Amino acid sequence: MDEIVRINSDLPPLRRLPLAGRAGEVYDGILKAVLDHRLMPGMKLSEDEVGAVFGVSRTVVRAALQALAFEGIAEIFPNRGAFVAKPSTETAKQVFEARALIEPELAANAAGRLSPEDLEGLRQHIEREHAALHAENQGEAIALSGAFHIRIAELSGQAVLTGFVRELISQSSLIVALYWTRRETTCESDDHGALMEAFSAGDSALARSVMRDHIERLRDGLDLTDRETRPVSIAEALGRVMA
Amino acid sequence: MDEIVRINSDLPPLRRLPLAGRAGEVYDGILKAVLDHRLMPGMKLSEDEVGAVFGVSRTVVRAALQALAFEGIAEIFPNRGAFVAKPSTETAKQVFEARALIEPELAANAAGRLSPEDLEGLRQHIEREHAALHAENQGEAIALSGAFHIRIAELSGQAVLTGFVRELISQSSLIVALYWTRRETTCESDDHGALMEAFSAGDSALARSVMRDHIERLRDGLDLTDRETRPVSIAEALGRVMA
DNA sequence: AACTTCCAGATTGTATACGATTTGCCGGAT
DNA sequence: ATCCGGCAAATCGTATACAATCTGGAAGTT
Repeated sequence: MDEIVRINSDLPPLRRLPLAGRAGEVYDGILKAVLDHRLMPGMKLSEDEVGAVFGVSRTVVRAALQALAFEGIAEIFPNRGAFVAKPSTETAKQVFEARALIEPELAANAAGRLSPEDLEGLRQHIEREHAALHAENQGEAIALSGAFHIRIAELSGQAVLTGFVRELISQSSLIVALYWTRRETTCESDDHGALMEAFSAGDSALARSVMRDHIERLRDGLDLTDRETRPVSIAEALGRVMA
Repeated sequence: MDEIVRINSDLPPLRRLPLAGRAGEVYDGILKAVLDHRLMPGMKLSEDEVGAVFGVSRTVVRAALQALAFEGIAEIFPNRGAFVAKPSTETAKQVFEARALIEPELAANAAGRLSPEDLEGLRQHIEREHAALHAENQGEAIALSGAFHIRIAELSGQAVLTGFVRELISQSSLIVALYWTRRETTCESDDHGALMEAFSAGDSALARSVMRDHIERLRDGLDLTDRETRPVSIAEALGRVMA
């Protein structure tokens, strides 16, 4: 309770839009808990309970939950309540397909327009990633890795696509929580470092291909076999039972 | 007042997530008004006023406005209120860049997996587009055109990217309201028909390139010169005055 | 006359109360 | 024992009331 959850303020925000008043704090708190894997996929987010935790009324909680739902972090079922999203393996595949389509393009665009300060900032960011890895701080490492991708998107100057990347990164954290296999724990293989080289050289084509390979490697670290595909609709569920 | 605004129920939904209770109606009503160009960019969406129109309380209106904000249809300024979004020329460019990146890929994916029923549905859709064009029903034509793009995205089977396309299509309607030049009113040049041919042939590569050209043509029908770039931040505005 | 201060109106932010819907249990009927 | 109906608890949906904040103008000062 007295452990203050600190979010490094120099990291790019995961939230796309400003939320009125305290709703932003609730949003950040829940998101942080999800990314830290303290709130696991499928857990119920009762409005009363959340409100009690943050000391706000259900009105505020509902705004925060709606915002989380829009970014795919929570799922809201009318008259049933909100739950931490539990992306299916199919959704997981699609999230990484989307990333593989969008992020290489943004990396290529960024490569041509980075200032020396931008490059230095990215270098320092990678330093912190390495520090977190050596400290075996898994949660921090994942958060920093996501932030790196968002930073690159921001530096591409394409705000619209950057918004999509934010959403995809958040969902990726949920997906990692569900499907990550530690098999190749050193899988990081310094892909981010390789990206830095492309950026330093201002080589757009190289940045694009390095990013594409990187995202494929990330996806290959997941176990996306169809074992637990939940039915997405009542009709589908009934159809399966009847058949 | 007694003019019932009918939304063709067989069109794919523009909304990505279910909204609880009456909030969905408010959302649809406002969105429809925006797409019909009855609510123009920049207009204020007062909570009391909207609530009075739809006969609901501000609680419901706020949920709808927040949802609209998340899809870029409205902008909410804390303690100031909500307004119909007014995308800058820069945002407009980025929206079409995003569409040029995502939609050709989805069209290519769709091309390989369309059933005869899917093809027939698309054909009928194009019929309706032609009918709307001949009836000089500009609003309907634009709505149908957007729905066509969403339908293709849906048929690609990539739900995640389809969500992004929905958002981009809605924003495109705002952009058209702001920047469309009727210069080449027959610009439609049956691009959608050309897409149908690619789909019928199951030619993914062709579908991709036709879609890319189509979106470029759409963008070229806009006047995105920087004439009225509003300052996006107070700092920027002050900087301009001081300089 | 121009500027500043302050107050009234309007509008948003939040809490709370009440109604509607769902869920799960319990008891009775078959 | 199983199944069905119904009641009670919990939870969400909505309205309303009140607090906080912003806006615009009027009054007062220089």
